[in-house]
Amino acid sequence: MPSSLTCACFVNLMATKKSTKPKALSDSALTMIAARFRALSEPVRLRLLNTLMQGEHSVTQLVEASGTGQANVSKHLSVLREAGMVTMRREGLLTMYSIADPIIIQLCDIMCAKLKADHAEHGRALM
Amino acid sequence: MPSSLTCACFVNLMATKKSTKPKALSDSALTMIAARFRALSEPVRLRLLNTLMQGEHSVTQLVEASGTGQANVSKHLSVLREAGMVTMRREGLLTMYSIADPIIIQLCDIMCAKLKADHAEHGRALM
DNA sequence: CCAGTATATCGCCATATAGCAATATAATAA
DNA sequence: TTATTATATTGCTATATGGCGATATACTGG
Repeated sequence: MPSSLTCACFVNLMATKKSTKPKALSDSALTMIAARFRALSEPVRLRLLNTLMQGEHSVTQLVEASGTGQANVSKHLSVLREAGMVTMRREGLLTMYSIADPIIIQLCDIMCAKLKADHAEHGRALM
Repeated sequence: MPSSLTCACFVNLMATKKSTKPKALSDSALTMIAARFRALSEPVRLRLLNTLMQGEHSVTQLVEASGTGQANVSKHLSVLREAGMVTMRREGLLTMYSIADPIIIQLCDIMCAKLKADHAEHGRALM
């Protein structure tokens, strides 16, 4: 059995010794990783995460911050929850959501920095 | 003008002093970030990136490694190229692709590590 | 119990996209 | 020129998904 996910999956950048050999991942592992990225591939969901970075919020608060309808927010939160990006807890009538793992913030921050770098190198500032 | 993308976009994890305030991002910034993540949200594209981590490959080599047809691989490579994840150069008849920015590898690696961590904490090993 | 608030789910529609076969384009060789 | 190989593009179909309105469910208070 190929134990294809031994921490350094694509390339081990976490290790102190730099760059272990890149690993060939199984199709099922790639499918699961793709699903995680897909959860981050929607502007409304990124807005929800961006709001949750300030701390726990109720669904109603998130609806107000997101600029879309309650049904959509609820669906998007389900997607984020199934992807392990947010957690929820009931508090009376309210359902409070929060970020499940700060690594999510790091992922978004890296992508955002790359976006900015690409724009800076190409032509002008981002906005 | 809100200069909403001043390097620390979601939360500044790059800075030496830890965690600046989370920033509210503009809709257009979120849309662009979402598009980047969407490029990573497909198993075939992750397979292509995973293969390219071993170095430059031609399209034909990538077709063989990917297990799907040439037309799809070409289309997926276009998506990755438009998202700034790969670069290409012509070499005679061949078009050679390579990873544009090692930060992509880091992103995939982080997501892969999170996937493994979630599985470990929940039930069993990943595969 | 009923009423009200908060959230989740359902049904529908429109759009996006992955896969595939066929074709078009590009580069090399004869 | 024609032939061949490598890659890109087009047209099509099927599926997935986001947005919306309506409804269902869950909790609290009277």
